[in-house]
Amino acid sequence: MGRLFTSRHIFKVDKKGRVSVPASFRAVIQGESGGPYIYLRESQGEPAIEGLTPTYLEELAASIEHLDHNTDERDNAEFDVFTSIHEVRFDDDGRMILPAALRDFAGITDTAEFAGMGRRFMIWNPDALKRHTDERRKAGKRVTLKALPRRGEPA
Amino acid sequence: MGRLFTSRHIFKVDKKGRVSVPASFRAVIQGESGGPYIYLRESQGEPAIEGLTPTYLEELAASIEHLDHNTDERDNAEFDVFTSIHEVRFDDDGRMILPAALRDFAGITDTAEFAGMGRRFMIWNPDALKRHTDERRKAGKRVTLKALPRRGEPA
DNA sequence: CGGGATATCATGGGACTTCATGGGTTTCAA
DNA sequence: TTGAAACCCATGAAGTCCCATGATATCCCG
Repeated sequence: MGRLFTSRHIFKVDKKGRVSVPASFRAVIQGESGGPYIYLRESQGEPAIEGLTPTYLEELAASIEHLDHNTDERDNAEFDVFTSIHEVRFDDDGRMILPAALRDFAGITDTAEFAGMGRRFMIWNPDALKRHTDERRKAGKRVTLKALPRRGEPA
Repeated sequence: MGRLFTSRHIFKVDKKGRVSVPASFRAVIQGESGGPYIYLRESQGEPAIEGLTPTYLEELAASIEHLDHNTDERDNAEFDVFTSIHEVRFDDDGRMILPAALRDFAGITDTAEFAGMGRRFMIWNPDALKRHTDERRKAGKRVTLKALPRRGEPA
């Protein structure tokens, strides 16, 4: 299985607050970190939940380590990154419980849509995600990526 | 076997949604990345499905990795690229199932035509591909390619 | 060089497994 | 002790695996 979170998946949130984590996402998480753990937090820019693997969070932590101690920059970074994180575990059926605070933040009630973003993913209220997608499309936002030099060629 | 996707191949889509991946395409995919995985997404310009190899996707991912974290540019790139991608696997008989959303997008029902595009390929409704080809021909579109220095020659 | 044996390929269908989802029961800490 | 979280089981739908067939292409040997 791939190592990246891809595609969009809509799932039910049951009355206990459980959601199935997409099987392909589970495979990525298990593959890269071994355990059934996910880190969740409020997305900075969007009304959505951001999902991180343990490995990805460690990388964030590592890049904070490069900031000098006793600076506002470092304090802010640590505060922003770590205080908002919820550690969540999915069970043998592949389901996790969405923390109520995050569900409220994202406006999720009885359905949730997972959106793969490569090494991260987001969890949205499906209507909000549709609105977001439509707006992006209407604004004509489109990313152009630089071609990379192929192996063996000069940059 | 070659390393590039070439030619056009028409195949049946059965009632389970399965299609055979052209054997020559399978050889390219297996040869370059080892696993039986294909990444599919809506083509940006045409009503067709675009097919990428794991390696090709990794190159896209790598060029995104070079963008700074927590920037709009990066978030947008991740969103555009990864949310639209479906990871698909072909079985020992060489068949994959086309995600319903992509089949609808491309207007594919019971037959699909694979069109090799070098390092990528497209999957079309055969009639739509014919129309597209005719239009291109009528418009007299033609590509001019820059000559590259041959191996061993000065640039 | 020809023609028969052999391998590969696309395609169909049935059996089996995985997945998402609902509901019940146990566990445990506040 | 009571409510939330963890665990367990059941079910239908979808996906995967396995085997069979006919067609085409490839191989091989006389």
